[in-house]
Amino acid sequence: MTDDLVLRRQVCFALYTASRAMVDVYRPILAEFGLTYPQYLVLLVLWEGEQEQPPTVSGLGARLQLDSGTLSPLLKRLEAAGLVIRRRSPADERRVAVELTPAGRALRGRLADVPRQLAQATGLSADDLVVLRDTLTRITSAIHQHKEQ
Amino acid sequence: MTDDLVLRRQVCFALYTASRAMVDVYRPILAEFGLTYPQYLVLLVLWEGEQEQPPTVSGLGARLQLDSGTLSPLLKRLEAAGLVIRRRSPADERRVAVELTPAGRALRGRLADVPRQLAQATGLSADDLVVLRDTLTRITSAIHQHKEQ
DNA sequence: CGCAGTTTAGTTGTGCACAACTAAACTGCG
DNA sequence: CGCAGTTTAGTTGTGCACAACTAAACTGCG
Repeated sequence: MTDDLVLRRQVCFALYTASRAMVDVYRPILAEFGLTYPQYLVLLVLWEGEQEQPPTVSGLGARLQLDSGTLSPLLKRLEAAGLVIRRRSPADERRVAVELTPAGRALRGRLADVPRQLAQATGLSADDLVVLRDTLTRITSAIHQHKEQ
Repeated sequence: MTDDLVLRRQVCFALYTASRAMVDVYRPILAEFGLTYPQYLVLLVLWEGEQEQPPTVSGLGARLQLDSGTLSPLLKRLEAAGLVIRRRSPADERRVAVELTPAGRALRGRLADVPRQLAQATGLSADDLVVLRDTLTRITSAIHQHKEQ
């Protein structure tokens, strides 16, 4: 009869707090470039897919697990900052392709050192970080499967 | 020369996504009681400290890593829902003690099964969850130490 | 004892996150 | 071919999170 309703026992609380602590480390680094963490994630996807067709809003949403209610205003801010362009697809007017501007492309090199800075802040080894990442990824997909039923 | 600016390599993205997926599991469960996840966390702290003096707003903030800008409106909503009472300390008028109402206390029993439901949704064993929780807690405190310097 | 400095809770403004909804564009079945 | 149903991006409203700030209360040093 142990009591599970105790804060320090809760994995979820550890997850929620660790996630916010991580974003706290990003905040001052990204603020120098006028970015928030979710905006940085959008740029990561765009940098990664540079040789392919530019993704649509829903394509970005699928990668980042975010819906248009979050992405639409975020993308407007990235566009206002001159980092991306949103363009209605001529073939299908419902779709909006999101492309990098030269300024958006140029940011990639300037942010290349960010992952190293973050890894250092966690105090974990590269191996530990890989294990952690894979455990978290496993949880996330288990939860998504759980929701199917 | 591997490229760290790739989404699936990022521990931080795994953390951010897992945290939101967890809250997604909580949402429908807590919604039956009119609660959000951060409100539930406040109640966990209050249930845990029932025999002690009721915590102040800043005391809650220290436990949950949240500031008054987040807690003040959240506590007003919990008070409006009849689950807590906020009371200025007579000894020090700056402090506001947060106490459970009988309705707030009664909720504890009705939510006793929530941690088990959550653990099941993750698809991890109890042992894996303990390891994960401890890794996350270690990261969070490493980050906090990192910020001191 | 008085007041400079600190502590405390709360407010204001910005940016997610997400539920619920809307409008426009598209698809494919009868 | 037409239209019911679907897909897509965007809007509206609520609730965090947090930076920057405010006002009131308190503390302790000179």
